[in-house]
Amino acid sequence: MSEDTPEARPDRPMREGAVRNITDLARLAGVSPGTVSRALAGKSLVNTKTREKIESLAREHGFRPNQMASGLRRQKTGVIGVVIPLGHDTRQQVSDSFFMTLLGHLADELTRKGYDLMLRRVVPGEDSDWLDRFIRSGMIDGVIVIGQSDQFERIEEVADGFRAMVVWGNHQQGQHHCVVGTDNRLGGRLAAERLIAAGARRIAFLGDTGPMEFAARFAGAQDAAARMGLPDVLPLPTHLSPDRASEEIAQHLAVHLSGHGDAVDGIFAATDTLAALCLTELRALGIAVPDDVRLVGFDDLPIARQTVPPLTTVRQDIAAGARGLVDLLLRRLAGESTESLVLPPELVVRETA
Amino acid sequence: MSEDTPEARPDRPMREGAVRNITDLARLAGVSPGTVSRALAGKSLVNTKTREKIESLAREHGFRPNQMASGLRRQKTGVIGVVIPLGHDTRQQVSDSFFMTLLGHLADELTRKGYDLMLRRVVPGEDSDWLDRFIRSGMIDGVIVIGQSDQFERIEEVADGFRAMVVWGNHQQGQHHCVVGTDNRLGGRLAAERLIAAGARRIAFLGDTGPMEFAARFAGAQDAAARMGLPDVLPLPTHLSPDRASEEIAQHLAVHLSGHGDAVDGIFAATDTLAALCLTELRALGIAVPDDVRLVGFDDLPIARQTVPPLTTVRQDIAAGARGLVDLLLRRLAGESTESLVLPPELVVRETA
DNA sequence: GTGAAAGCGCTAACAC
DNA sequence: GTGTTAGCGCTTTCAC
Repeated sequence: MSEDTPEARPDRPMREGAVRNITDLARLAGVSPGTVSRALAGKSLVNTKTREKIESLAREHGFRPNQMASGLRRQKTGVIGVVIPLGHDTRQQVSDSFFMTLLGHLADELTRKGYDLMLRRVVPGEDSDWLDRFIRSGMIDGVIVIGQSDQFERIEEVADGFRAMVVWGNHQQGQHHCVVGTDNRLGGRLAAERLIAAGARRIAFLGDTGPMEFAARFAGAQDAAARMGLPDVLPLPTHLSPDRASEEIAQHLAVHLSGHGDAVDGIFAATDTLAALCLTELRALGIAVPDDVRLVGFDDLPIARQTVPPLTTVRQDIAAGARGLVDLLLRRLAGESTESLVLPPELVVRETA
Repeated sequence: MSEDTPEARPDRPMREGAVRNITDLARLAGVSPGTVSRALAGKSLVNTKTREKIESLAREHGFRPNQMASGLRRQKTGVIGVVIPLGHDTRQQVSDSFFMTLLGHLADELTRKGYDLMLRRVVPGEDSDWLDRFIRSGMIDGVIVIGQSDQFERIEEVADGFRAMVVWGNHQQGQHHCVVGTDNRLGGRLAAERLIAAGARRIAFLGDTGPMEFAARFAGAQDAAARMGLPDVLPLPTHLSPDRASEEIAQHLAVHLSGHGDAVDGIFAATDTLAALCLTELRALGIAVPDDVRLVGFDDLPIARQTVPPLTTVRQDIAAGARGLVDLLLRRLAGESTESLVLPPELVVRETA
């Protein structure tokens, strides 16, 4: 792993005298390892002259202190774990645009704060110990959980004994873990209200109602329907992976849009991805949107602007979510106790409702 | 932090199950730390009885060996770095669907092989040292670079002194770094040939030709055009972020599709994302696809199936790419020297050409 | 302002 | 099979 052939780099300023650690550098600089450590860490108690010498030597030899050793000694790693539990729908959750976009913003935000990001995807079913294992690995200072999936209970358990955790997801009355997320119930209400305002009377919810976030969206839609004296919102369960979802959607549409008395005339899709798929199926069936059926999505992903017609949806502010997650986690790391952060959803009216 | 009160240990044998390290556990099990280490590492030289006792004790106390300490000692971390250089287009590259999907597959694949994934996004312009810094951080055993961006030279430099690196990108005659990627030039040729077969005579390439991958796609299209005796492929540069790209596309279309003599009648978009955007703009202008203009994308992302009409495109096998990256990297870690892996693109004909 | 020394938690010789 | 010991590379008192 180290130098395969010692004399392979004759033209480089580091022959076999490679600087492998702080002690090597100390020898070169004629000081003690302690001083090098202090200089490179930017501590104040080092002579400017000495520091400059050490820094230039380090640069010249491309030397950087080993973060593992440093981490071990200081009992902190400078790494934040980000874990995506693939609870309810093993496959596609992963490349799910929403989570991936959130991940991108998290990476930016953590970098800005000087932390590295360790990514782990886990399948809770196969491994009930997923969260503990990560936390106790000794590799991370704290953890951000992206999505509660169906693991609410397990997360709650862990939260009691471990402060350095923040979760993206839905907020529930009296829960123990610190969560950042959109007010899904309100979002669901906004969506349904829009469908109703656009003329829908028989509303369906497209998507799995198992995960907390989705359940809350469903409940919000139900609130709105009830308040208007409309029939209950009809759940149309699907998986998240495009292939299966498309099939399932086609079947649902065949059953519930056949034009008889209580046909569905408004669909609230749990995510924009599902909504886009639904739009494709509706088009295949020759059903006009929004004339025959109104459709509202959730997330406001880029795709929402590109469907035909463009999708009316409920926006989640992903960037703000990422900032919130990181901010709260760092404050917890610093010993503060923090409240959960609930972000307001925003209805974006385009052309499907 | 370190308790210099010697009797701190004997006085509190183990309250609240605080097993902090292998030594604590050893005391509990009545064996030496070395034995615990061996037992937990699954080495063969431990009495079955002893091993079981240690394992059950570890489970009971939720103890896991500290990976940083272990890593430090063994001089390997079990972590692979994944770095996304944001060279040419700082912003949207990130949440670019293609890279994010690749990242998801990488995460799966590395997990299967027992490695953790450390993610870093870097802006090379701000920090010329980005790759060295990561490699020498001591936190990773090897690195996968996602996309050469405009950093080909820098990657080449580093590759000479560091074996444990594999790069996603374009393969170039005689390059030093090990690369996995689609044959972009061939892909470009396939795209252009399809446009021509569909009746196009004046072909444009939509996208920045700076990054290597894109340059190769452009070159491939050019090959095809030249071979058929058609005029040179017209480059229509854009950024990658949807907002700017949409604007730029609109301008390009205004100039080159005005219907006069040499109007463009075939567009090869550097990515599906760009193609989808382009389709939206074409629709807005009332230009029929594929009748007035033929369009081919690249990647075969999920969105390609959902555009209206569905997008003809060139598929990259992302999962195979991820497997290849991981496989090659692990083989290099094991000391093998490896060839680059060039994957075949596949034309997927749908309805835009 | 700098050096010496004691570990952080773990593993791998080397004994026995 | 198991205990003992010597570090991995770094930081941080504590002296001076």
